[in-house]
Amino acid sequence: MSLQKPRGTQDFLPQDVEKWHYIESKARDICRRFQYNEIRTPIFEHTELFQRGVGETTDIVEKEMYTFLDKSERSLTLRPEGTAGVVRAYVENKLHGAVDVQKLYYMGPMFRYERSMAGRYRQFHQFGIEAIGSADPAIDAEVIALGYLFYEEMGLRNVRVELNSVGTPQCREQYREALRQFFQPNLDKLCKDCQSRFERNPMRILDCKVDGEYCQGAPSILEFLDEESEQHFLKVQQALTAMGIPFNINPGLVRGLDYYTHTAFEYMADGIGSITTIGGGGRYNGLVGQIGGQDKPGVGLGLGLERLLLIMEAQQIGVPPQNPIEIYVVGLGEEAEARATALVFELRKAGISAERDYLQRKMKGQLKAADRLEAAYVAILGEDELARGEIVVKTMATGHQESFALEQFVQQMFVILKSRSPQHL
RNA sequence: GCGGUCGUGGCGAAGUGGCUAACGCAUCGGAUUGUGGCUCCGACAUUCGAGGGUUCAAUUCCCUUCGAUCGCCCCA
Repeated sequence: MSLQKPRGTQDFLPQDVEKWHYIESKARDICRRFQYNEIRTPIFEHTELFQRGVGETTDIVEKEMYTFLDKSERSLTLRPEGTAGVVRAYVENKLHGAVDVQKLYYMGPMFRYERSMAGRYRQFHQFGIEAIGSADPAIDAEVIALGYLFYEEMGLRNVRVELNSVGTPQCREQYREALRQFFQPNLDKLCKDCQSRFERNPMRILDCKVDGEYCQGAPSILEFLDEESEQHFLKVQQALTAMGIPFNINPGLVRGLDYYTHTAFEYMADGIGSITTIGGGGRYNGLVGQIGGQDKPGVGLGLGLERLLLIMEAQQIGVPPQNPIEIYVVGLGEEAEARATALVFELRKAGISAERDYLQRKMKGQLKAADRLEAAYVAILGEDELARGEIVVKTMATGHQESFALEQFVQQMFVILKSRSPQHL
């Protein structure tokens, strides 16, 4: 095969898209209840937006961006995450002028040039929310709660919330320095990776699976929080507790984007190789100012939908069928088939999902197809029925069948289908 | 970016330096002239990811390349 999809991309076939529709409708519904409204921003932005927003020294900006020049030599980049674009749109469209906190959500593809593996793609999809305009810890908790409830309503089991505060940039700098001092004496005993983390991002050493023993007694970020950060963190915890959202304080939690302040959190789930993080987020006071607006505090989250799908599969969580066939019309013989074409169209006009055979199969084959496609009813139209001005309707689940007058068929099917429980409609 | 494993029909999966490339599922046809799910019978890969090389002969050996997957790194 000479033409293949680019590495790290996926084709979503109809049975996959069915799952996507389901997830998306659940996401939209939860946003409706939490009063978040959808925003759609461009798939590509000026490269500078991400450099400034996500941070020059992050892995994302340093080596994972899909950056290209357009025909006018502008440097553009396919968005690697959702927040920067939303914040840019917030600033550019002066949404700060609105009466209330802006509560926004988005869903769509993101792009990062990385080695692909299970649950990690170069084009992947996120559902995210952003609340801009309030520094109230209650809204941090609301954001965390929305994500938690979303996973819960999707049927996921054993989702954990890991929570941390990374304080202000000043707290963090002091903390990094303290960590370097702590690890300095054992620096040559740390694993190769951690030695490189030492300069770049000493907070990550705490995550290391190899050097656990050297982390004993390491200072915690929480000791370096200033009074205000500490209060904020406490109130987030209180709000979560009040809502009954379980969480686990993890002082080692560090996120991969530079813009986080105070609250940082991740959702974790088991069962997909080495990947356990399925979503995360945090507060980003200062980002709006950095993008060029009047400074406004914000908080948000991003959930990886491929990873959600992976966990759903691992936990065998099914998706209700999205487009079942209500009536399959079997036409036998030339005249009946011509009539079947018209009947199917009439049914469809009446709002019924109807299908027929297009492969010239015999009766048996058509019924088999109807069975496989899980049609609720089959309508059989042959020479005999045609001569009598009738059509036979068979209920597939029971095998029961009866004759209807051809003239009243569509009307009667409409009534029958309407009287059934909504899940079959 | 580094290291390991892998790539055979729609799907799953055996296999061998040479004779028609097992088998299972699915599909199609028949047994059952117009009635699905069960059973039985039959059909279904000039071809083994792509390109090149070695050879009388390659799906099998070698090289390159593309892709998948696992671990590291990092993350969603």
